[in-house]
Amino acid sequence: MIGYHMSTPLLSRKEREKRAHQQDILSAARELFLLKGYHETTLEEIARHAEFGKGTIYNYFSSKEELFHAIRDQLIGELEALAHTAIAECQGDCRQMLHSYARQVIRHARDNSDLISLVMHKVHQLKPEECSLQMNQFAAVMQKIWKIIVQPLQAAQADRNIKPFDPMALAILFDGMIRIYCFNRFGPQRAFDEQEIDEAAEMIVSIFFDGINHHK
Amino acid sequence: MIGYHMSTPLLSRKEREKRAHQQDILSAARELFLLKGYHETTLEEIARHAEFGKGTIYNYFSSKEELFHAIRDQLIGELEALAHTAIAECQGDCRQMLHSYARQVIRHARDNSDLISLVMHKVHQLKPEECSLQMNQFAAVMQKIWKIIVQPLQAAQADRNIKPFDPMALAILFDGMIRIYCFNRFGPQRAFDEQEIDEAAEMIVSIFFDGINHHK
Amino acid sequence: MIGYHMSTPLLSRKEREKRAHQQDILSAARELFLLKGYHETTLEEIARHAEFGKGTIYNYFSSKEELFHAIRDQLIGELEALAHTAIAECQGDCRQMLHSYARQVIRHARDNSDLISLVMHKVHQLKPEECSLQMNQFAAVMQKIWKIIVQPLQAAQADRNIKPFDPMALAILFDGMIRIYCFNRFGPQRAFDEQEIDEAAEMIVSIFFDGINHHK
Amino acid sequence: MIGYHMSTPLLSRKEREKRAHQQDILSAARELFLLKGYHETTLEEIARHAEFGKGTIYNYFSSKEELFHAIRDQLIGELEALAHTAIAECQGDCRQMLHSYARQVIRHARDNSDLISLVMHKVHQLKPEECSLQMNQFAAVMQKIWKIIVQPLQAAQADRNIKPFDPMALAILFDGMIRIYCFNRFGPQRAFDEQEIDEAAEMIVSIFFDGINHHK
DNA sequence: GATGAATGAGGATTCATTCAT
DNA sequence: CATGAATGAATCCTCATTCAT
Repeated sequence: MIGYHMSTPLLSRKEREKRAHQQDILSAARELFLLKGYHETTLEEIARHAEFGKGTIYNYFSSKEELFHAIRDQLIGELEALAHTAIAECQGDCRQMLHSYARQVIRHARDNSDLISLVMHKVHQLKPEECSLQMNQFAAVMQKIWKIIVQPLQAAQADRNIKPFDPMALAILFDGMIRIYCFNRFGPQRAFDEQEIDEAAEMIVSIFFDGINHHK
Repeated sequence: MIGYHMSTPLLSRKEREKRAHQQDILSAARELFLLKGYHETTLEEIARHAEFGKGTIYNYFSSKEELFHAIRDQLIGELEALAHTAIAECQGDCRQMLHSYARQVIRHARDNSDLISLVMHKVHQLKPEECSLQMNQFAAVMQKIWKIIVQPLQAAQADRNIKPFDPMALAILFDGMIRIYCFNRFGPQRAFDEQEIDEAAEMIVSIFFDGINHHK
Repeated sequence: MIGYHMSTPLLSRKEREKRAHQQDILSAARELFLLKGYHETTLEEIARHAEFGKGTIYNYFSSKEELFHAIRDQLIGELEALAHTAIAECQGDCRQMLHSYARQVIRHARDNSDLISLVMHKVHQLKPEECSLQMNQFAAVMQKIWKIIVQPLQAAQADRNIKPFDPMALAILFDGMIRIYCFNRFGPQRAFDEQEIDEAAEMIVSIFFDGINHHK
Repeated sequence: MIGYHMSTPLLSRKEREKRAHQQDILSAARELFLLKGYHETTLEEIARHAEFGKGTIYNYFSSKEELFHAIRDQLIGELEALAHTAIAECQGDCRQMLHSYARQVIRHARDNSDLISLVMHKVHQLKPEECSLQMNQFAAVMQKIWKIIVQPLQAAQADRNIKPFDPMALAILFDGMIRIYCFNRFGPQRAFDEQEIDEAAEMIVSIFFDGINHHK
């Protein structure tokens, strides 16, 4: 009965299957949303791609919009976790932490068309009355992430190691450099290897900390 | 009578009115597209907002998509012109040119929700088979702009005033800092004044050139 | 002032111009209706083809439908006149008259895509409530023509020269042979010369009077 | 258990229902198209008449045009089958075969407004660039039918029983007599019984073979 | 739970007709 | 009279959602 114990489910088989199916649907939808955008992706396509019937989707998500939200939240969760890992697990100083963060973000962007694409598509979930909130919603999403990378920056400022710019602004700028760079430099289709990732991260960190000027 | 001739309309009244109406439609659509996105904006709304009948739109643009393209091209034209002006009319060195550029971009972003919104919407013009091209298309649009700001950077590198990073990468990073900052820091609804613009531009330029490290 | 008398108008110049313009519009519309059908032809196209503005059409015809009716009536008038001429001006017997008629109809069909096309398009002028009348309307149109060619047939029957079938049925059958033959045999694009016309007419008449059987 | 197997449905219940619904839609559309014409019939009406929702139509036919084509093809198939049956199953000579054919065509015309109506509507499926092909398309459709009735005529000519006119021309003329006669004589609304059908067929055949002349 | 046929609200587009110039 | 820009009713078609099996 070892096998039994090894697979002892915290959840019943039924429950595990349900989770697995839900994840299949999420993955299929995520792929299509990131590839084609929210409106261009039909539930028909998602269902086919997830190898389920159209109606089955509705056993797991009450609407296309909720499915979108679930994907968005999943993606945000990944980004948060990624930021947390990069910062928390790095033993070095602020610069090393941000270097670690940059690498992780670039790698994630390569595999997921990244947040910028999400942003692009997100905007289309909005009902008219929500329009004025769209950017605030997005900002709220990003705040969580920036709050993580703002910590080493604040610590470094406390130690007078870096200049006293608004640390949140610095977080945004550093994050923005990475994301826009990924989006434009690499492109979504082009695969790029670990070395390229490291070089890009190194360049961004170098500029962010030292600038492009020569200093004696 | 030179003055008379100079003010002689090159276009007939009819022609001028036609242009004016076309611009009215463009402006109405631009406003709504930037506010609500492509799909959330109906032609009905555009027509109402432009104070025309639905059918009239089609006397000026053969489809909703073409209308979108016209807006995109107009916006791109503005961005190019803006970059050109900022760089060409600035008498100073590379740093001053980029400062000038940053200010212009931020100001334009304030008034237009800027390029990031454009990007968001642009993605929706794509037919499925074009999906794989979307980023390349976007990159092509941005190339034009980056090629303008890459010039002072190359000149400065030639003079050995700045470090020998790939100048196109530098252009992307600098531009990205500005755009992401605008998009997230100010938000689309919040108005911000000239002083704030200048401070933001100054900060970005300062970081880009000198980094956030203290240098003796 | 001979010139004056020679051109003495029954109608004023204004009136003559009006008629001329009306005829230009009729001809343009007729060409397009016969070529493309009623619904496929837009007023825009008619106007362009007639080299008038769209609004001008409405100075001559109160609606697209009325324009269609005018064309139909004109065409019917031609067909009636043609039948009348062929029968009345022919000095011969019934067979010669019908031969003459066949030749005229074929020639007219060659130049006008003929009545069958008219029929095709006519059907589309109908409002729903008129639907049940459509064929009767068509029949009414044709009655006039058949009444002309029925005369020599009746005369021949009175003289016991031909068999006593219902003369109206004979008229329909003879007319139908000609029209369907033109429509299918020659096709609308193919030009065919006088000799072909005569051969076809001869064959039809021969069959109609003598049948395809050999008779001793 | 042969009987059992023989009645085993080749298609599942689902599949059979789907076919039935498709046929329901075809029938509803056919009725309306023949009654009112292609353009005058809206999809809304077809759906209502077929007792389905508007969208359901599109689960069976990808467009209104495709639905029209399906009806046209169905009708053509019937006409071909009808010709084939009339000729092949008739044991008699050429004259008897054509008599049989005439009866079948008249009966079918009574129930379907027949081919002439089809022709009327067919013309409207055409895109402008196809216009010049319209008659050729129609001719192509009819060729198939004429090729069937041309056979007994050729056989009779080989036996020197009938005159050596171009047999295809004869087929067209005979067919044309029937169709135009039906269209004009009976009208689409008027029901006519078997006796009338037989009399009409007899008259047409009589004229076609013997002509209207008296022969000693 | 899984399915996919049925649904109909919603939106882009066309085009006959009007009317100010 | 001639014009063609403006109009909006009418129509095809899409697709998220429901529900009977």
